[in-house]
Amino acid sequence: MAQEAQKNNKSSAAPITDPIESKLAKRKAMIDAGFTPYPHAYHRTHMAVDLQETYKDLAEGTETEDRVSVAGRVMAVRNNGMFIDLMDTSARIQVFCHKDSMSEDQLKKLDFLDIGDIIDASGTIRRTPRGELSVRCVEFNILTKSTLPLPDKYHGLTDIEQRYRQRYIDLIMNEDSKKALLMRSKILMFLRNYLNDSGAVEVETPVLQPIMGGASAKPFITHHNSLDHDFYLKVAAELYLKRLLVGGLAEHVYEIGRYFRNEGTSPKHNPEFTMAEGNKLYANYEDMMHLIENMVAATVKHVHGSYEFEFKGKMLNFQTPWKRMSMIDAVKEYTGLDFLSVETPEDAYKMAASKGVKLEPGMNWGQIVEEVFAERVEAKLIQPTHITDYPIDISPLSKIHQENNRLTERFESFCNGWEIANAFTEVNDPDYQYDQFMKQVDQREAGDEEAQMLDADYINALRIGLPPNGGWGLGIDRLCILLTQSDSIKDIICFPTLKPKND
RNA sequence: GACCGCUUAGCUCAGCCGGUAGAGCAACUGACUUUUAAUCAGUAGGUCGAGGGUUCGAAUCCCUCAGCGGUCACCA
Repeated sequence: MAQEAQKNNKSSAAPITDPIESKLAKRKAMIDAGFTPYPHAYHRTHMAVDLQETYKDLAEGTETEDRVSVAGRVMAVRNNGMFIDLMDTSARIQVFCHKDSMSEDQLKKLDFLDIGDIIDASGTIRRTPRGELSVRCVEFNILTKSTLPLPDKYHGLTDIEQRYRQRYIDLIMNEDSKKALLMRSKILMFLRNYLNDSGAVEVETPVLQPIMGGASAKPFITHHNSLDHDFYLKVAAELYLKRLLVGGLAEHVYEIGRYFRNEGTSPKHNPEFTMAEGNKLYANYEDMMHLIENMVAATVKHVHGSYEFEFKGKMLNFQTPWKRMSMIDAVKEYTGLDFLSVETPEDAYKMAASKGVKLEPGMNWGQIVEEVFAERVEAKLIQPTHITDYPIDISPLSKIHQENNRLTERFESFCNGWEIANAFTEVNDPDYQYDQFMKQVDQREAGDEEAQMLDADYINALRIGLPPNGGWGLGIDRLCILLTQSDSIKDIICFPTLKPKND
């Protein structure tokens, strides 16, 4: 009957050879034979990985009476449907459809089957003489009819654009994509557990912020209609986290969230990205160095079973304590220039120019030091390293350094030449903070789109009294790139930002 | 944003000095109750990213546009 339906369907024209037409015809034939291509009922008693584990010692050619049901996607069909490779979320298992084990009706249903369909299959466990663990199928059902073809079963999907645009196909075809994204989940869970176990409290701060604050960055701007006001998508959570410390919500608050910066993309930049940020009472940047390195090292150990692993041919060792170097010393070491020996921007400019570092006009001393650091040092910091004591000019939220009033108690952690963390002893003097904001406002008015804005309510919160505290931020995406051996941030974001195609 | 590169069948890829489109997988028909990238025989499938130009003739050369990738700039 089903075959008649199929014949009728194509009797009017030439044989259907288009893959999509063929699948649609099979779906129709199914319906005509009284089946639904998307039934409600299904059974599944076992995951493939559990069966592979349970029966790993089952000898070749052994039949059992053990009855199981599996379910998943058909990835390959061999020998007229006698051998079906089924893939569930855990693993693959072969389904053996032998005519001696199946009824006529069941065998006929094989005609409706395509690669890509979701099926369940019930039967007994055996290991074939060739060594493949299989379910000797008694009954199977198509649970979801697939009506678009899958990529080449051997080569998978290699077109990088299509892998990102159609991640669902990428995940079906490419085990590595799946592994990387699952690893990301594992990393996030570990970090949350680590922080929660240490007594930190996870909070959520607004994504829609009336004032851009907490970081120097170009924001996305959106509009709320009924409030008739523009909002900035969060570039940082910091100022809100510290408000919570003013309120005494907890000793240590943190957020793992999505941040938005309207800047260029690259293998390590996506317009929306994930950071962990936290603020801890009565901690300073020294404590933050311990927190960052212990947390990251524990994550590395959790994932790789060791503090050391190879990334793109380089061994990275996260064993604590990490190397520390002040920014001034780091610049001195790699360029021979001592920027503490010059006071004015003009002299700093001349010093940087003497080594051929390209600078924008109008930069202040701190910006020049940072530029020299970024251009000459950063890429060389392969092993995890804390670069400490950032210039005051580029650190408006960091408390002034106790030994040098041109510097602050701030550090950033680098690995593989990338910044992965940023932390400091937080400013809690409202007047000092106000002055720092106003310097940012001046820079903003001079055309620096990334300079920060005055957040008057935040100053108000500081006047109520912010206890001494340390703040930290950790770039989750970069950590994931490193831990998954990925080439690009897009590989560890399920749906990376792409320009829509207009065709 | 700038420069360089890529774009050919549903997927993976060939296609030389410009001469009119090829293979494997997937699909279809058939053979084999055998396999594991199953095999064998056959069939069908393409506005060569889009638009324009040069030419007797363009997938191929030139221009514009689009998407993606890489590098740089900005940044985490």
